[in-house]
Amino acid sequence: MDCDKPRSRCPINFAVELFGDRWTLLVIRDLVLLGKRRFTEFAASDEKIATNILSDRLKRLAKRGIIESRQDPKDKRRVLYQLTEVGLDLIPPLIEIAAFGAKHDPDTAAPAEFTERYQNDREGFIADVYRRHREALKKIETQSGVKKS
Amino acid sequence: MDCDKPRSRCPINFAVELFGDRWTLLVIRDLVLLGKRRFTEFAASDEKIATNILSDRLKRLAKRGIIESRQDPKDKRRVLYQLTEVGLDLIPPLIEIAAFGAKHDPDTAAPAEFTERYQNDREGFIADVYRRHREALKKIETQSGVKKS
DNA sequence: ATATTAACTTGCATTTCGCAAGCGATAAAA
DNA sequence: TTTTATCGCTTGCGAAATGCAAGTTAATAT
Repeated sequence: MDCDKPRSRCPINFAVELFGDRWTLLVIRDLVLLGKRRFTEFAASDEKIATNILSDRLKRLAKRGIIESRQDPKDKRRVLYQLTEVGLDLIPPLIEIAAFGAKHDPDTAAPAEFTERYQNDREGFIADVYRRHREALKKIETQSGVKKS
Repeated sequence: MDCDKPRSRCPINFAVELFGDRWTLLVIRDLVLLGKRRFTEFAASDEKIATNILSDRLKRLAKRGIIESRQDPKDKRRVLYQLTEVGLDLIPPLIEIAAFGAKHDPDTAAPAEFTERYQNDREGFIADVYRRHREALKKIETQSGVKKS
């Protein structure tokens, strides 16, 4: 999707070259807000990403250190994906983006509780999302026999 | 770049269908953070957008109510672009995205003052960016002979 | 042993992108 | 007033990305 040499050193361009396409941010969403971890879960999202594109995006995100993957110890066919520490820093932008969409799409499917929580307690809301993922991360790291692919 | 029927009503998908490409967010950046107003100014940015793509993105953003355009009263060749009230709501996501890029690009060109201001006084910083654009908006609306195209 | 599931690849048609060139209207220079 | 330059585009076309369907391999369920 993009070449290796950045077009500029602008921080916004850096982000655009990371998730400036029609799918990457939806994968991040699935990880952060919908708790998805597996290929077929991402593929089953409403937007219906093609499996070749999904495969490509997961590879790109892994190569750039946003996510990492490992084999599911309970089913060796399965691969589990999760955000890295760097990937967790996409949470604040993601929440702001969601808030924009929820505010301006007249037919948004965003739950009212999301909008409310964002408006009344943005900091706490973001902190909660972080916390949830950080705990999932720890739980996994302390498991035995986990190998990153 | 995208069709008229949304793939889903997810608020993040709404945003992706608005600026999920390699250029749109850079145009917004130019408007919000670099104070650009004209076609040739956007075209002169570091990333070197092609003029046909720029033309397309400006039309799309206008059609979706993010920006509006008018003729420059001082030079009839020129077209001036600016954010609408809806477009102003892209400022918080944009700042968070910039903060992510500034934090994770080891060779970022983001000025230290930006990162500092963001870390020490995010709210005030964002409020300033808003204020600046709101004033520019008012100044223009009170001018005579301004026609939206 | 057989069928099913998971995570991908592969092939190929369609769409979008990106570069270069051109164009009509306006404005500046000679 | 003729010429030249600028502005905001549009057009043509090759290259790259996307999207759909089908196939593949390894592991698990029946």
